[in-house]
Amino acid sequence: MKQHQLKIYNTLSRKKENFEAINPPFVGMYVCGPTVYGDAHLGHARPAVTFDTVFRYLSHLGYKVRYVRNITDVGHLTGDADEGEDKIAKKAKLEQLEPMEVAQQYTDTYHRDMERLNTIKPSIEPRATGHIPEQIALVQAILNEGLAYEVNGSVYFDVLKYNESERYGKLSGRVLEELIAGTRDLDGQGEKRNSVDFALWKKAAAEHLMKWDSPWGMGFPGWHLECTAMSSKYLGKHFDIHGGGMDLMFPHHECEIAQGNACNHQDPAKYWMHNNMITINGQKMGKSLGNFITLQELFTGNHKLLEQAYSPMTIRYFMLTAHYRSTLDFSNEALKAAQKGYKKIINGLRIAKKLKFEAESDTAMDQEQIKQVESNILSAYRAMDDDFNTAQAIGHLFNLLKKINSLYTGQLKPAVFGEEVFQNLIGTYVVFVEKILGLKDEKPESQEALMEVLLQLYTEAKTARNYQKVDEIRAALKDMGYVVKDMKDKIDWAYEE
RNA sequence: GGUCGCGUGGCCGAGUGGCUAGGCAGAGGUCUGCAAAACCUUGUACAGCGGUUCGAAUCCGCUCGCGACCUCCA
Repeated sequence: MKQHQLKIYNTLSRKKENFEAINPPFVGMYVCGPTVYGDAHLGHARPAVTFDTVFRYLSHLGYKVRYVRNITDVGHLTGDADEGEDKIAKKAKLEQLEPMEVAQQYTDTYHRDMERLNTIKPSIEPRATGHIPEQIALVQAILNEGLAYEVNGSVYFDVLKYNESERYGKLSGRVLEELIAGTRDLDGQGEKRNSVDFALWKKAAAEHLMKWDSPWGMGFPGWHLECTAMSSKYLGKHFDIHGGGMDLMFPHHECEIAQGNACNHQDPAKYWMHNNMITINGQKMGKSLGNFITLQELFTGNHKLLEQAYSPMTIRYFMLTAHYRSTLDFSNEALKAAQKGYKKIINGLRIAKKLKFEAESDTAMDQEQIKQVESNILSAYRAMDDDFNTAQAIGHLFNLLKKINSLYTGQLKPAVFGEEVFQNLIGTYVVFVEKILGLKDEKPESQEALMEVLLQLYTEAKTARNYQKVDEIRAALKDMGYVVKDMKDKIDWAYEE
């Protein structure tokens, strides 16, 4: 990590900052996870893939990262504060299930889908319902600071009072006066002293399914509390990175900052990272808009907007070809292009792993080739160092891939690079694809052996000049998505792009 | 309405004061029994109008268009 000056765009300062770990080589990273009341969709995949890549790259640089991502299994309220209904409880009623049954079911499908996207499991994946005592203690602490008040069994955060010493809105750029002016007309704020105050603890109605005992009676934790409780428990009062979707910036993360400052007198995180949204036909994908596509639908192609199925790795690659702070627009055309690009990368991976250096005394080193390779390797790392620019890094990887393919077809001899550069070329490509970008070959291991047998038959038919047979084998393999590659000195296969 | 962001070639998508992004699609070539793959070459670009500058797609201003947040959301 010495030769890398990693830069991270910090939402707090609105600019790229040099990354300096608070307590190197350790890094604490907290990412807002899903509320488990429905199948995971494209929008869940974006932060998962983004921060998986951050996790992977930091680890690659040598940092010891503790990656915490929560599971929200107490539903945030669906409606306005007072009449609000718990999302998970609502789903449970609809499906006639125990709330925890609903949470478990969707936690499982979330895990399944995230695994298919080849995301590494977080170091700790805490659940909100498993941290009720911690959340109650937090409410108590904020009450003790005089920054919250109890009304009728509910506890609210006193934003106006907090704003006397700290600036509420510094993350999202909100100005408190304007927020107050903007919400005045909503009315029905009931127990809250001010419309901008938010719930730390809510009194539960008799029919409410998920509720716990507390010093203020039976109730459930407020919308933003769990993240503060769990991040401070596992990462401390001040940790390195807090991540999540841009839509969580306000009010969720703003409230987390307020809660953290209220009881710990410091900002919870040093760097705030926000991934941008996925759009469909230029519009944000969202549950409330009803235009979301679940990952399962994507993987199976079973959705009216989809012309075909797209594999998990195609989705992952697709997301990595855009910078995480840019919106990424979904379309069949873009995904099909991504599928081809992904397969090209993976074909290159297979090839790279097979290439061996061969010294040749009559082949001179080619300084121009060496320069190109070294420059591309450096650029790929620079791109990652520059706020995790995977899109740009992939561009450089394709340039490296050209060299690898040329080595493979014999158009370039390994000796022109010299052994060191050759190994660096192969090594960098493999490390980037597998370790940093987290892309893998989706076909099973047994495939290699199988293909060897088939290519043996193909070779025999060809030696016998039985071209009818040759064409048959080739056509059959093509139907299964493979192409046979006849070359001067060997026969191999590749995925059809 | 308030706040913020975006507008790049046929499509996607990086870049952001002078140096080829890249992928997909298109064209030409090499290789090949044929084909595919691979490799090489190649075209169309920075919404519009002003300004700053030796030089701007990149900085500033205005106009137009689009989006996000302000309410649960990844």
